[in-house]
Amino acid sequence: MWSLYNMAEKLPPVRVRFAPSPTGRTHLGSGRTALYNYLLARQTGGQFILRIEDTDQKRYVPEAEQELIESLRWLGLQWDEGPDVGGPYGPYRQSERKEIYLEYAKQLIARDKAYYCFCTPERLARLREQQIQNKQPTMYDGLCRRLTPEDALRRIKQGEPYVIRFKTPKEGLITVRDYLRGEITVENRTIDDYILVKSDGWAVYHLAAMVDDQLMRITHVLRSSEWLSTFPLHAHIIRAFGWQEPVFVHLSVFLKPSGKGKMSKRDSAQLLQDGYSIYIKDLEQLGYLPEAVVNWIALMGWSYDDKTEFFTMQDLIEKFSLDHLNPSPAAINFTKFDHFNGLHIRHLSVEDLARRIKPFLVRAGFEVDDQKLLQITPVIQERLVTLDDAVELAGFFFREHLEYEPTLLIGKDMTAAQSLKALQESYQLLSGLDFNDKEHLEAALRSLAEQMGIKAGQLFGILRIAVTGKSVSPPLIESMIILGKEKVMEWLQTAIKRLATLVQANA
RNA sequence: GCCCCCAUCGUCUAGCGGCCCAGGACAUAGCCCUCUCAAGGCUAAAACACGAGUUCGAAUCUCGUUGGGGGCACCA
Repeated sequence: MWSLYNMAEKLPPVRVRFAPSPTGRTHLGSGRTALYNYLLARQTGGQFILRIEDTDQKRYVPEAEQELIESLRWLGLQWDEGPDVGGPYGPYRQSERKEIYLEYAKQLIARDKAYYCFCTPERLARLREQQIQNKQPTMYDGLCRRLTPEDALRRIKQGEPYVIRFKTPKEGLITVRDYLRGEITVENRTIDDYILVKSDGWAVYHLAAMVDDQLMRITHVLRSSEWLSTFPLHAHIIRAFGWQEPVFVHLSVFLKPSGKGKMSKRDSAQLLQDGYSIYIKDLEQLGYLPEAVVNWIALMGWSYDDKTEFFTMQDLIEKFSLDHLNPSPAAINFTKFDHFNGLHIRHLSVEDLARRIKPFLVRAGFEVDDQKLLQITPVIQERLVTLDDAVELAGFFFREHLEYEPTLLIGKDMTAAQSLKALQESYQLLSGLDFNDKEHLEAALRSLAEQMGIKAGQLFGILRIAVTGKSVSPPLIESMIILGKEKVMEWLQTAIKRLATLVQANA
């Protein structure tokens, strides 16, 4: 792999594409493939193309394309050419290119590189069954390969259904080059006579993608490594046309967190229970930042050096390189995702973060005042892992009443009566203080604790429950200032009543 | 079953023949800071799958074994 090294230090402008099929939801693996393509295009000043591979009408899911576009845009990827933005090499939806593929398939037949096949699905099923029984590889047996062109044409005229198959050489070897793995050589006899055009007249991936990549002047193909096994076939098809092959880069697959296999539907459901999802569209709702998603997936299969891990999209555009791609499969690590999300949340400006938190607060039913939110945001910023944590962490700022277990008002290593006294003394003290001076407020409360012979932590703990309703909260003094004197005094009063009731009941 | 790919701490990874009794990050544990929780700082534990070669020297090159992953459709 020596010779491959340092090759891409400065690449000329590339034309790359992301070519998904709208058959399901857009997940992290697709997101990463799209991202790497995008990065390479931006870095080299080339073009990033979105192409919809919808040649299979049976599996077509109408909502899938919309979700795909929304997911990619949310991540911050823009394409230069695509079904929605047009471009000089369109159309960019394969369902609008049916005739093109047919034309190229016929060209292959004319060159004796493909042939018509009239075998019925039933015969093929029987054949496969037999081969499995005999422990042979399941491949087409080449029956129609031996048909003369005249015979084939006659049968077509008679209205017999047919497919077009690739005439794979049956002897010799083929060597293909994957950018990450180097040369891969396989025996031609292990490559099937794959169907290029189905009986309904639609091309399958193997033909359509190769034709489009050629016609759209694609220079680099970054695709999932599940294509590795049909890669030699693809090279055969390209060479049969006499075209030049683009650079192929097969990206490693994502494994489930355990590292045991790909994500299944069941795994995805379980994941959602834990507040995670492999579907990009879900991540926004779950409180994740697109910046964090991009940073995280970029680093699954690619690395910059032995220490740098924080990357913005701009950083990635500058630093991404094909040479540091890792060919081995990677287990998805959501814990690290949380880490990146926190990192990017802390990296945001207060205004930006406030703007992103707001929808979560509103959805929780709070009436959110922007000025107040701007005050709250800094005290919760470094405590957020996901944006929706704001509801739990800052909810008390927006509530009219606090609900909590009155016994929580009893300070650590203190009696209920002592705690009640602390609350009452605090009320007295605070009622005479100005809530604008943080230092003074804190100093006053600390000296109160000292006078009462308790630790500041004990007093703060009691007050924390009284004014936030929780034992875990943003810093107490700041919280009180944001709440405002009026509300703090009211809630202290409430707390005193609640604790007094408790003390009386125990007496 | 057949074909292909991959193999460094639990996980993501650095490593491109001597810089490595293997570096970083997440997670874990401890300590510091501290009004709680975080954030931050410090420390600890934690890996070259195994076996043969090649070489003065191998995590790095070769072969084999084992393990893992992907594919074997008129899906993409």
